[in-house]
Amino acid sequence: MSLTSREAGRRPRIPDVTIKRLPVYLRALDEAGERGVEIVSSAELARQTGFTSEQIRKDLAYFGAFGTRGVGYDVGTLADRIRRILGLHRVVPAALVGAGHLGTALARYNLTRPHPVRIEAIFDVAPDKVGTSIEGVTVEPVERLEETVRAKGCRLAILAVPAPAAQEAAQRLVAAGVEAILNFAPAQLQVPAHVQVQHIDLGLELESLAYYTAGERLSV
Amino acid sequence: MSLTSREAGRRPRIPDVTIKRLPVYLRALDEAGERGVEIVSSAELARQTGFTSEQIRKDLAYFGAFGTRGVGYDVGTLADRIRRILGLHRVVPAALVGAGHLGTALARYNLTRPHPVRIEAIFDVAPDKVGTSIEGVTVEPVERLEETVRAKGCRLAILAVPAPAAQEAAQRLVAAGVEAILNFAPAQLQVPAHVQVQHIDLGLELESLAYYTAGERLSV
DNA sequence: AATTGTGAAGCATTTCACAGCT
DNA sequence: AGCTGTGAAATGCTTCACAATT
Repeated sequence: MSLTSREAGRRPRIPDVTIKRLPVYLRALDEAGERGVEIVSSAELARQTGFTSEQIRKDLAYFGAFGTRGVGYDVGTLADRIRRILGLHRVVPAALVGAGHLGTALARYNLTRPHPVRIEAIFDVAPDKVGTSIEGVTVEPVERLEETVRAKGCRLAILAVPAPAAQEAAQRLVAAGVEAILNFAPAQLQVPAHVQVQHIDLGLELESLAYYTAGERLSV
Repeated sequence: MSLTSREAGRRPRIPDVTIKRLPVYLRALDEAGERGVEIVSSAELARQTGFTSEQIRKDLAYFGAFGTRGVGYDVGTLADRIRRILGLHRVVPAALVGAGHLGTALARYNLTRPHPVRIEAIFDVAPDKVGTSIEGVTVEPVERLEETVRAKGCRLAILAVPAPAAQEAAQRLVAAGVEAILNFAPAQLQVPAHVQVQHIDLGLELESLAYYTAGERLSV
């Protein structure tokens, strides 16, 4: 599971692990900015994020030289750069498929902390869900998926449907132009190579964590 | 983010990535078993899980030689072995802190597919939540956390509280004997080295996925 | 004096390739 | 004849260490 790095290389081929750390740096920078800090060193960012300062400098170096030697990084400038790299300088419309407990929680979570990724379309099969509104977004029947996803320009989607429904939903999302999927369904998705899938499977997470609680473990 | 591999080495030091793949193998084996399959090859498991057959054989080899050359793996035996390695051959009691939307979704999810990891204690600060019941488990006030976690022997916990409450909750869980935490709060937890933390941050996931939707991305 | 940016070294994980069993 | 188990090679990522720069 986890990010499947595609062969189809982006520019200089940036590791997926680097991409996953950028939002952490961004959050740290925003927090520093809110505290009125204007310049940070990689050492300071390291303290805030838990990564090493070398790693932070290496990650940033993939995209250019943003700092000033002997000084550090300008908080606002670096935050802007990272935001642009991630495409978060503008609103990112996202679609949510599945308005069950988890889907609803995700939609609400999204609202809680202001976020450039906005859930602007929600779909469900259940007739009693369709037409209701979650945080201001009306739940539509899945029949309208392609049309609405295309119309709203969603290229990112969250999949929170039961496992048996996951593959079909993924296919339809991809057909409608989605390029990245956050999948909560306990199912392996078959998608074209250009589509990035991040799989979060609560069952798998709990099962692997159980290993670390098993204590004195003698030879199997 | 992600699993922090501890220096404090377990036996021959097994990579965290391997531990994270074991539940995937287990699920594939269980599915094969339900289909009546009795013997599988690593190539067959590879097809089902999306990993390579070499990787599967290497992962399993960390724990012993479970297969038969020229034949493959006995589905039932291998599943049992993996279950034991992960500690899933018995019920694993888990505690859930935070009975908000997400926490409730997690508790319900847990019930949906029968699972050795069982949420047996739920805590919340909100007085209107305390005393209610989620899937048969009564929500208790956080004041009772240490006592109940200890009494039920929970060594695994799920944290679904707001960020500002996360660190204190983690500390109390650890003090009560918890050794592994699945953390959904957007906060970095400070825990002793022997405690394994898996951090799932929906905001960070969406932000990193946004990168892959940004399309033609010229030099930053 | 401090801190970035970066080649080179060091590790960790994956893939290769094949000897060893059944 | 087929498939596992595993050293060795390859790859990918992190850490080191220091020259470059302010």
